[in-house]
Amino acid sequence: MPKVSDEHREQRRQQILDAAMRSFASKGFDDTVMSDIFAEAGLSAGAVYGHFEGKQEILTAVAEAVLDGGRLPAAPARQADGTPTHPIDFADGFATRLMDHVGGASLPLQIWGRAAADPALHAVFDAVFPRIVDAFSEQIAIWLHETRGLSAAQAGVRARLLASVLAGLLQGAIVQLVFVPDFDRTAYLAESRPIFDTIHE
Amino acid sequence: MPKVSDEHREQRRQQILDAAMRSFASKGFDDTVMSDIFAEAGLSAGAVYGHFEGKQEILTAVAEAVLDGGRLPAAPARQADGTPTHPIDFADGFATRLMDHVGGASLPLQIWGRAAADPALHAVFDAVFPRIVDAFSEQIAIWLHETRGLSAAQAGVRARLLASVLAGLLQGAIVQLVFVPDFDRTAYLAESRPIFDTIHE
DNA sequence: GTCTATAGCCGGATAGAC
DNA sequence: GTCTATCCGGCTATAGAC
Repeated sequence: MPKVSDEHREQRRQQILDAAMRSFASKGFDDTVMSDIFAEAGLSAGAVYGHFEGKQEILTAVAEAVLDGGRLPAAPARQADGTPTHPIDFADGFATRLMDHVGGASLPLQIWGRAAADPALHAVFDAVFPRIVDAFSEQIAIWLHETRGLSAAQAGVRARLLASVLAGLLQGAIVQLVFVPDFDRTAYLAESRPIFDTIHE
Repeated sequence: MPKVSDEHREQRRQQILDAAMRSFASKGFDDTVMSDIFAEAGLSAGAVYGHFEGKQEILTAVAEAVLDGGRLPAAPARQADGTPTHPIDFADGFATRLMDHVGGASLPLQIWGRAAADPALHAVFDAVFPRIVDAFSEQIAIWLHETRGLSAAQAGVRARLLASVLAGLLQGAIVQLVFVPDFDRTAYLAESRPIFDTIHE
């Protein structure tokens, strides 16, 4: 098993994807021409085409890297004192890690837009998004159960709905991060807390 | 002043924009080629280029039509009994009209994505979005003042923040409308009501 | 103003040497 | 595996007749 060779191959692939990500983020996908990627990666046409079939495959791979919940924290998350992390904080942390990973909010937004009319990207979204919502849902259920006194069953049902809202809040934040220069994510999320904090029983 | 001629000219422009909107919505902007628009509009190349400089200008005009808050209800809106419409209902009505107007959520999402890396579209967004947020903010301020008892000054400050959150909720709903087949906008918005309904003083 | 036909370019992908 | 040089297809935009 040629382990070193495979590692190098993987590194080269990553080098190309990183270059493509930077170019897509700054110029957009279809204003990025292959030679932009060659230049950004410091490689030639032949080298790139040795690792990817073409531009579309590069985009698909970038979309997987961008949308991937790989950095998704495993729910349930707890604080130092053992109480479950508040769902808003859980989501906020996820957003922070995601945006650090992909260099801001622009790329996710661009990919959503293309995915709306591109079946290959749509499939990537479909594969990734449910995992994010499930993680949110699980965290919310535990938080509702342990801090708000809901039964496990009640908490589970309610958590599904709330997870969609929480994801939506984050999606809205991403849109506004791209377009509103002085957008304040912390204040935005703080105003949303009553969605969770006023639940009781 | 050749009024009839201008009217016909305007109609033809609209005919081209409608054709482009349909094609963009189903195939996406850059998989739409000019001949798609010719065919969809039932016109020839020459006819279209007599009304628009090129593809980019058509996209910009479509973006204006799609993002335009022209169908924005004038705030403050009131119900039959004179009480201000709840901000959530106000926003829900806006979303309904917008999506009727542009044939769903796909086109807004695609345009946001392109606008993230296209200065011309970014400018269109910047021109339109503040008007939407301002209308939300005004409606929220009046609702807070009249139904929750806040002073006009308190309500005004709080409303700005809440308007951003309300817009974000709608943006998240648009994302999920495109990607989640059985997304339930009504339930989603219903869960968000505590953001407003628990405010007091 | 609108049509048909076409020009001209540009970008994605490949061929073949190393 | 990677490079350079090049091809080919397809797209936008225009020319010129009506």
